[in-house]
Amino acid sequence: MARRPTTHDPFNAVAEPRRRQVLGALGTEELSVNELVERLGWNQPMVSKHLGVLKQVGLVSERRVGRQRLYKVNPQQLKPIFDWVMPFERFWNERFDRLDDVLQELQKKEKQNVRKK
Amino acid sequence: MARRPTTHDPFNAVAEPRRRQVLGALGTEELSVNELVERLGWNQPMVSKHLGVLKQVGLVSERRVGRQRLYKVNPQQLKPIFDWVMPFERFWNERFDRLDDVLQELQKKEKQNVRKK
DNA sequence: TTGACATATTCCTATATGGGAATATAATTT
DNA sequence: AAATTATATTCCCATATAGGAATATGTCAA
Repeated sequence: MARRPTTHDPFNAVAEPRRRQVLGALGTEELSVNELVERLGWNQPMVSKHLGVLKQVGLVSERRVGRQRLYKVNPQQLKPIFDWVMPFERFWNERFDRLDDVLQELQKKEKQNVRKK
Repeated sequence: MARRPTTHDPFNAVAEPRRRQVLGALGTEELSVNELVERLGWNQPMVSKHLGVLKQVGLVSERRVGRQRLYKVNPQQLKPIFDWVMPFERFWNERFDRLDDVLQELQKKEKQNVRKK
């Protein structure tokens, strides 16, 4: 086998930096290809190709209006990525570092002891 | 150009499902290669190769003990992924859907009106 | 119908992959 | 030193890129 296609899942689609830029440029707006071309400063085929990949994975939706095609982000397709990476957050977030956990545990036990007395 | 190397950044390293499995299998533990081989049920070279990629991107650290090599996850390297995907969370999380925002805005304005009276 | 505009597609190539199989390296024990 | 254990590396190949350049498709206007 080789590397999985970029269209295989959101993880692979989003591994390409330019594709993340496209999603970022779109944001919550609905933009035409040319508007994206302007904002990103790339040539038109390049934008269209990356949009094509994103569309295949379902990360964007397309709506045809006249000769334009309006694209928008489908954020729920990013949920698998969020769900996978989320559990790791506690390990760099200082609010949840180990010391904190230990201290909270100690405080709990302390309160229990107080009650017993 | 071709696709960026899997060792280019965490996004590309983690695009491979098996690599996510390795990180998941490690979790918060520090495991030897053979322990990973057992837990994952893959052949040893396969585990070593994926660990090699993960090490190059800094997603895991290696510690040599005798003839063993103990690997552990470096969670902070996943932060860029979390930071990129996090802003999108509000769009699939119903607590922050548009209706909610509109209602909150209306409530704010209502309170202001009340004060004016 | 003929342009003009908006977007997609095709052709090309250098480059990197993941997995299998075999083998190499390193550290420990006998 | 030789055998054993733990892990890494090399060689192989089918496959899929991303980008550049050129071109095709589709839609509207005069």
